[in-house]
Amino acid sequence: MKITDLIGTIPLFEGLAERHLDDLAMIVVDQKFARGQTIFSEGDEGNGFYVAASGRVKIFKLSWEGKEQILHIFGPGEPFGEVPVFSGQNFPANAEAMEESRIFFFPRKSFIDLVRENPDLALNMLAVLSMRLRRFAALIEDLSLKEVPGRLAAYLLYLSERNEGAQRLELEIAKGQLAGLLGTIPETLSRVLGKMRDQALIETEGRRIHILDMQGLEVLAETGGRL
Amino acid sequence: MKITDLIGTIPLFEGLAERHLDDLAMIVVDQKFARGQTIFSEGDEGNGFYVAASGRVKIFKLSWEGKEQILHIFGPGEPFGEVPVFSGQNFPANAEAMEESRIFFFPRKSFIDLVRENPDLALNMLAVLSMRLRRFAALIEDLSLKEVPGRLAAYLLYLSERNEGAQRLELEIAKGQLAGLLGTIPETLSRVLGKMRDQALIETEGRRIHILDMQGLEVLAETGGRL
DNA sequence: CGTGGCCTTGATAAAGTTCAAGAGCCGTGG
DNA sequence: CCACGGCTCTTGAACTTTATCAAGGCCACG
Repeated sequence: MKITDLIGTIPLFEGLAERHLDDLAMIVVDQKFARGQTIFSEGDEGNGFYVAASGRVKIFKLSWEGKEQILHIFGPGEPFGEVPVFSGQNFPANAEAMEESRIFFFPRKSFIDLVRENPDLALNMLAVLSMRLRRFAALIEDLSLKEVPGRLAAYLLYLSERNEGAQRLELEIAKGQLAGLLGTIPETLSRVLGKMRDQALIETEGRRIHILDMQGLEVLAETGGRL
Repeated sequence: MKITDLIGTIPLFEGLAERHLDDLAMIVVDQKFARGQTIFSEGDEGNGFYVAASGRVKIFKLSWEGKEQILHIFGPGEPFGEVPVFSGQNFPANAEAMEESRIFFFPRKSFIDLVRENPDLALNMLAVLSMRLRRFAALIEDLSLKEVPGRLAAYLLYLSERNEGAQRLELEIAKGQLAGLLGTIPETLSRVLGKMRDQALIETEGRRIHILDMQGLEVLAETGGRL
């Protein structure tokens, strides 16, 4: 598949004229990253942004002691690392490939020129950033206002929703990573899953999770959740 | 002062041509809110966004039990409530005037038209949203990776920085509100301030805080902070 | 002078983390 | 084919941090 065609399938670039897609294809840098490889680190100078073409990327913050809080997990078609492009300054977090990934890099300057000429691209990008703010607001709410069971319940419901309300789910990430996403540690996550099992909210079998009591989970997620 | 001139002083609209400022003046709605009055609530339909002209506004999330997590406090010149304009959907949080405030409201549709014609405005808005993402990332880091003393230390250093490194600070918000901003409750904040006092990091006198040991606070903020 | 808002302090309880140990699983290489 | 080492995950016990509940102090304002 030619690179122009690939770029055309990226939602961010939806509605762009052919010639603009060609412009993008001209400036793009096509990169490969191995599992565990760093794409950028907090504090690095950000002179461009990225779009995942294949694979998965996690964006995360690290504490002094090494605990990690995952901010996002991005898959194919999703842009990341845009903040420094528009705010100046450096990357506010770290990015690492979770598996073998192909990543497109778009240099800042040419991209800004493109945005300048192209209102649709600007609006698309505004929509992307707005969605991201919305998600962050939800994450802040979870971290500050809910306890771990509530966050986990919310996450499971989110997964279920993404699968047309399926009750049989398969985690696409390791439990340790999920802990980092929920703002806790693997031990706590394990215990909370155990309690949910005790209360017949779910059944678990490795990465497979079977939701037994959707309503119960909803109550947990809404109330922030004591088990 | 005429409304066009006021609008011209808003950083978001910096660099706009005279005629575009006039366009804005045409579509703006000038509103007044009393202390404690709701500007919008989470879930409301967002068919426009706001800029504070005077006064102060807090953006916050509420938990089921009524605990509040403040996401932002905005003062004169700062825009808020833009997320629904670009992402569609509703407001992700609540907004309330903290004091008598004059607020400009810009209806969505005409504003989008303006963005479409005006790349500089688009880039300004992208910069605003990017800065906001950066701040959210920092808040998430604080909530998840630091303990209350670390967050408080970071906040005090931030205040100091905003005052050219001054060691004598005055909180511009009530301590109860500060607790909401730091993701804790007034009792805990009070105790942490007490401990910092015990350790000669600060002196307090009502809303006045005198930093005695800047370095000590920096260590606290970096390490996430056990006192 | 009393009332209400805001802040502080103490005792208690809950939630989460830490530390330590061990179970299960998987791919590699003998 | 099996044993080994390296992961990830689970479980338990002690400990830390923070929230909750309750009471009292301080201050401004009517």
